[in-house]
Amino acid sequence: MNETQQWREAAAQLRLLGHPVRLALLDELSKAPKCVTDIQDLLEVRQANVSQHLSVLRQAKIVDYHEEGNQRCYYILRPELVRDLMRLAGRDYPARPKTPAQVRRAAGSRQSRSKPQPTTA
Amino acid sequence: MNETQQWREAAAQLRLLGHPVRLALLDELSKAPKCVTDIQDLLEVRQANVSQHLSVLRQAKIVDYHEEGNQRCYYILRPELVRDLMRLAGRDYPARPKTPAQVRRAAGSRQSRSKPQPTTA
DNA sequence: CAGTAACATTCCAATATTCGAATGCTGTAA
DNA sequence: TTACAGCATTCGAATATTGGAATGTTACTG
Repeated sequence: MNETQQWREAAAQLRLLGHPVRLALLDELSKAPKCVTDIQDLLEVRQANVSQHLSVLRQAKIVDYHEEGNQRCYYILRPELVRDLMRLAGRDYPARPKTPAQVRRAAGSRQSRSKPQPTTA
Repeated sequence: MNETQQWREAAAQLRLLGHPVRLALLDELSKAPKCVTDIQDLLEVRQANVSQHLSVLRQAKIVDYHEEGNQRCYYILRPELVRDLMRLAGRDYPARPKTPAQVRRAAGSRQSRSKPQPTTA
């Protein structure tokens, strides 16, 4: 599998996770497993929509559930992933501006046009 | 600022980052600052498109650049963010299936319908 | 000055995502 | 069986994202 494909998949994962309701959902499930109507009440989202989001997360193997009589008890299937995700989302990463000189030094002797690579090469 | 807004912003960030070209771009810039045509050659993406993606990343304060005569030398403005992002993207998080009993225990005494919250409440 | 390399931006059509509405299914209670 | 709670799924319209094509700007070179 080439790099491009790796990036594709990683990007798809990130897009999956990049939805406010999905994040809130994962946050709630991180605290404890819950069924759909629990979530429906906690976040203010319609039942069908909660189901839709859970379905997406389940297909992505991020959550799973067990049937508990009438209801389905959803839980986080990959806790470490969600933990790291939440850290990333929660943390405030500072900007580290570089001076032109610093950028120049870090660039090494790259920079320059050589062969006009015909896209397919 | 309420939780909802926090999730909104975090989600927007994740969606920003959830694009294969943008990830590849950040990966390349992680190694060393580069100008647009360098990137255009490394990844096989048209110049205008590279510029478009860089523009998005710049507005999100994830990269910045310095003008170097003719060209613009882009660099990562928030290295820690990109580092953590790459780890998240690269790492393989294992599934941790739970048994029904485990889920039940973890659920505490949640589960149950009480007030049919009229969406707007 | 003209020519060109490096880069940005605007416009737009194709594609993808999102969510409400409607409907279906399965347990459970009466 | 009927009724209802809990949940999923399908459809469709609104919205957002994407990337090519065209074009503009700003060095630099001669």
